[in-house]
Parts: sequence; C-alpha cells; structure tokens
Amino acid sequence: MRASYRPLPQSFFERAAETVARELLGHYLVSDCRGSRCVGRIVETEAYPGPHDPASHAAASIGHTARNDPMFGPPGTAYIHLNFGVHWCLNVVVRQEGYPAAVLIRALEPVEGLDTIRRRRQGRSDRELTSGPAKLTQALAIPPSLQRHRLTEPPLFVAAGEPVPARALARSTRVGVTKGNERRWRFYDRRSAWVSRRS
DNA sequence: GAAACGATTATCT
DNA sequence: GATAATCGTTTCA
Repeated sequence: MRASYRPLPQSFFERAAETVARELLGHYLVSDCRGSRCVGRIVETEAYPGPHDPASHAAASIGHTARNDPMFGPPGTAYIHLNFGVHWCLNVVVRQEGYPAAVLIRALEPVEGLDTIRRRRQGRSDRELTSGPAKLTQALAIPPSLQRHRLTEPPLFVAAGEPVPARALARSTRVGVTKGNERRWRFYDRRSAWVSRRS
C-alpha cells in the first residue's frame, strides 16, 4: 500500500519486447476501472517480439489485420485480445509505432484493493486471484473498451516499482503457444507464489 | 497434486 | 470449418 503511484514514461516501452518483458517484473499495474483502485505487482510476462515470431498474432504469415492492428500502435498502449472465446488478456505494445511487438502480462501479485479483487474473483483462493493472464483482467476489471488505451495514464497504467534482482529472475519458454516455442520469451519472479506455472 | 477435458466466439482460411 | 498467448471443473491417485 502506498499513497501514490507514478506512471512509467512512454520511453520505457520504446524498446525490444524481450527487454520490456524482463524489466516490467517488479513494476505495478494500477487499475481504477469500475470505480475502485486495484493494484498488482507484475510477476510474470511474455514477449511477442515481432513478425518473425510464429506465435505472434502479428506473425509474418498472418500480416496486418483488423484483429492485430492495435499491436502496430504507439508504444505504451494496450492490446487486449479475446482467447478461446471467453478470456480477455492484456498486452502492452512496445518498440515503435508501425512495428507489431507486445508484452503479455501473465500474472500479478495482489497489492491493493484486495476486498474488491476477492469479490470479483468470488470463491477463489488468494493464490487464484491473479495468477493467470485472464484472471488478472477479471480481478482488475479491465474491459475490452480500453483497447489502445495509453498505459501511462488512468484509469489503467503501469507504475514504477522495484526491479527484480537477477537471482530471482527466471525465464522459460512461453505457456500454451503451439508454434515457435523454442525461444525462452517468458519471464517471471521465482520468489512469487502468483506465477501461473513453474518450469 | 496432476491430468484430462469442455466451454465459447472472433478471426482467418 | 479450424483454430486459439486460458480457465475451472472433474476425475483420478
């Protein structure tokens, strides 16, 4: 709990997806959606670095389509996609406008607004509140209408936290992707109990 | 615990 | 018509 959260500058996101994914760990995701502040510490991310990545929604084989258009937007904006027809997931667009790269936020450690989060995730244990990409969008009430929203300003933004020390930083292959999973483009804080899956 | 499986729909072929 | 960057329940052990 703290009095105020300071948004990260857009320049933080103007770098390669692997770099941003790694450095996002330890920062905060702050949501004022639906009228109450909920905050989580980012403990797990995945990089989708560009068209050369066959698992990306903007893979070269797919090209630039209506669905992945937000990935081509300015760094620091939101790309929110629906998965399996039921789950909404939040990405941060990175690198540079016109180039499709993003970082998927996969898990948070609840920090603030626990009562609200527990209500939104009714019946779940604390560990199940935000330990997955679609769980956290539900916990923070992130609506698909925030597509392309700048994540440097309310009602949803990334705020400065404490970097994760190198010895606590773990990386692995990405979860659930069916193509191009030989690269280790998933990053997580091994100290956290909210990581979605251990390697 | 771990593993199997069904839900449910936008998007692209 | 197939596919998908998941979740929650069920069914075992």
